[in-house]
Amino acid sequence: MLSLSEENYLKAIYHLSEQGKTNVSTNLLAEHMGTKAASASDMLKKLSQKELIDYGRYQGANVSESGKKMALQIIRKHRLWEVFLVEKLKFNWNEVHEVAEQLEHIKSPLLIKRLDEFLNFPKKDPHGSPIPDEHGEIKEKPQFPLAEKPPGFEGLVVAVKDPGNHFLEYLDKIGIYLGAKLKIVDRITFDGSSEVIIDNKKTLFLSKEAGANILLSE
Amino acid sequence: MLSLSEENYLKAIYHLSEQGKTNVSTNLLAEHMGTKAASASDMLKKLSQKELIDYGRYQGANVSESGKKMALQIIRKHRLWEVFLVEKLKFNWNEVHEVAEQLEHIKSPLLIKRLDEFLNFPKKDPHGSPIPDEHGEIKEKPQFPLAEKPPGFEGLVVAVKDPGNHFLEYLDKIGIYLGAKLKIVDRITFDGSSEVIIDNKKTLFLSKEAGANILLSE
DNA sequence: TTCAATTTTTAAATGAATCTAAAATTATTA
DNA sequence: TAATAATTTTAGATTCATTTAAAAATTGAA
Repeated sequence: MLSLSEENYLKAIYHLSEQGKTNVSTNLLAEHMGTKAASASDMLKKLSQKELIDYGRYQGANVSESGKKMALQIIRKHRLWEVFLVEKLKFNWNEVHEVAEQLEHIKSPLLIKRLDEFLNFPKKDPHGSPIPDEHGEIKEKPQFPLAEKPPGFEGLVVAVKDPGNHFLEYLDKIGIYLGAKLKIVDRITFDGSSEVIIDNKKTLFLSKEAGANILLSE
Repeated sequence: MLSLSEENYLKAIYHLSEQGKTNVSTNLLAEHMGTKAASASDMLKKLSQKELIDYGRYQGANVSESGKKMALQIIRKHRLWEVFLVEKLKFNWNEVHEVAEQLEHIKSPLLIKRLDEFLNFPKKDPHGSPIPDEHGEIKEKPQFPLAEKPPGFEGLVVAVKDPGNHFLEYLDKIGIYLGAKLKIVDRITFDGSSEVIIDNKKTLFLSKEAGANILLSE
């Protein structure tokens, strides 16, 4: 059984790996966790001993098969709770993260099984991220950052890459939501920003950064 | 902000006080918590420093006003989660305790406010115990242990005093549930057991111990 | 390709929460 | 009421997650 800290570090390593990073570094991990390199280094040793990560001194870490499975179970719980908070308790999609960070550590397989049933087996969390099944499997359609698609491309807003940093409040404010139909009208060479139309109605200009953080699928 | 341990010890002191015990002793507390007297003694000092209990060396502890308020908030959360588990997630009333022990420590006032709304402001948990309101107020009708009422008394089963030790499974097995109508037919002098009739139908014999653990109201 | 900068690890401390063992206090009973 | 028993506290260790500071390893740049 993993401790709270072990679960959080393991999840962080998994998320950082998913973001392309291979061999997650001690410093990056520490930064992500809001701790110091020494703490991260200790934890890497511990997780390595439990064979949840592949790690060698000075070489960075990658989740092992069993570590990945464990991380995905925590993520599954996190995302199911987020669905619960939004759909049943009327939380806004930008209010759920911290509470779900706590709820994801509750230990009870029956609870998660029943919660999943109660929510009618959702496949996506409120930010559009896929919910792994009880075996850690994720199935989803290919998704592309808006910024990588050319003018003329039309698709649905299916997720945001990183929901942090008040990005969701910003989307709320400008009227972008999950499931919105979005057409790319133009790409501004000057700054990489995009002109888009939402639901065939409203024209918006999105910065390069915003475009990189909004995921579309056809 | 209290730590997990502090919350659990405080709750235990409150519960023991409620059970008549005044000046909760170090040993009793340790036993209740599954720890050793030395640990309980340390914690008493800490809670006393935070003025959540009144405590003097060798004199036992009682919750202070602010400690009581805090304990009741934890109990409120525990019981609301129990209602959720039974009413929404179809848990049996004997399966909820351990999960609620974890859920009660989630820190989010908004979560509890919304959960309370979602459950339609329940007044009792699945074992019939009253749910304190957001100010820590408890309102309920007087309740009596079955064993203290004489033959002839009729009332409703409204709660169990201590849901531990497989008592709930036992009640399920013999057909006693919350809200059942119960009439005391006879008291057996020999062993203090009671002959009762449930819902004007089924006759049962309950041990002295069972009778002390079942609470009735008129 | 060597040496300086950066990153990572190790070592030594700290604060919780726990334990065992011993000392102090209170309670009991002969 | 004085000795013994029981309870409670203190003292000293242990484990976990963290820190700071110093040492070791890696990287990269002149």
